Amino acid sequence: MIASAAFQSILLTWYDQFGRKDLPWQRPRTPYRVWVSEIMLQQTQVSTVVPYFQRFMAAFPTVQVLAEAELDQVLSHWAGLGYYARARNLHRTATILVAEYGGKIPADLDALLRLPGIGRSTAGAILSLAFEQPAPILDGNVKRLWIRLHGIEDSLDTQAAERRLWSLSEHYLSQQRVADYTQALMDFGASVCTRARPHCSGCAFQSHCLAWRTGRVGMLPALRPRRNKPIKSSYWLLLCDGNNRFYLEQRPPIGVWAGLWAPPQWDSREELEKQCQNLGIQLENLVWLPARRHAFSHYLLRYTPALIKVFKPPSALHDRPACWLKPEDFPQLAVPAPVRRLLAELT
DNA sequence: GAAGCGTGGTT
DNA sequence: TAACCAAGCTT
Repeated sequence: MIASAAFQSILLTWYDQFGRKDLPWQRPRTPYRVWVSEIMLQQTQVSTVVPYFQRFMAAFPTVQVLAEAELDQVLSHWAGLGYYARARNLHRTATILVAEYGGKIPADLDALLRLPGIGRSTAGAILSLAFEQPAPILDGNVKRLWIRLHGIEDSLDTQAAERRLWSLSEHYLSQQRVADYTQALMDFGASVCTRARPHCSGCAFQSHCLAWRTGRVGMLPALRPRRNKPIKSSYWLLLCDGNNRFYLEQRPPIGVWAGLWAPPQWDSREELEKQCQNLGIQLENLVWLPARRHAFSHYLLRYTPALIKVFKPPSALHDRPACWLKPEDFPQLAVPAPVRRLLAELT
């Protein structure tokens, strides 16, 4: 297998020529910007993150501003990005940083790992990118690279594979040009050792790559075991008033879209219609729209909207905060992507 | 330790 | 189109 020093040297040479050096969080590359970008980039592609990062930095330019902001405001800037626990953890961590670390991000592995939302890989990225401290990362890009380079057949899900991959990240870790090395690893995985159609011809590691030498590049990484997603149904009541405003409730603090704003929802048509009758809404004015689908990471949602125009706002449908909002005002509020799309289409 | 947690791009 | 998965972490 390729020696660690040779690997680093080849990778850094590749990075100097082809690596990304002007992503928004790289200019300027401050610890705060690195931290926020790393959280946003968890399970999320670079092109998706860029505009969110720009808006987030404009709204919350420092740890202090973020710590003093309302959670609702932070969530509204996260709306559409998904995995909203990340935004809640970001806000919580900002308050911890101000209270316990003088508003600075600590350059210490154990301290970082104690902060909400920062795991081993994110801590490694922050240490290396922001502080030039040698620390391993293991994201999707790096896993794929190690798996191909070493011809690892194990399913990614197993703990044994996870341990082996981390040990490879430690084995190849560079002590020089630490930030460039970490960035290079991710860039290489994202642009050369890609999941589909990797660019093996011209790859500097081709002669060292076990997957290439054994003709298994297309088979690695191995497919994850298939898991059938359950299908859930829900029925959404779209109350629209004379001013084209929609009735939105804040969702409970636990579960999908926790703390975000969405129309009242029930598990069955009957429950929705019963609630409408209780509120004195004329069912004959209710228009059922075609069902739509939305894929969550762990289940498939089939949702059916029911639209009705009302002139007098009903009393609260659930025991939750609620408001009336025009779709053009959605940016002020944390509205999940499918809700935003649906209501925008109706106006 | 396994399940929960979003969304958009890609094939 | 349906499935896969991306700069993972928390409970």
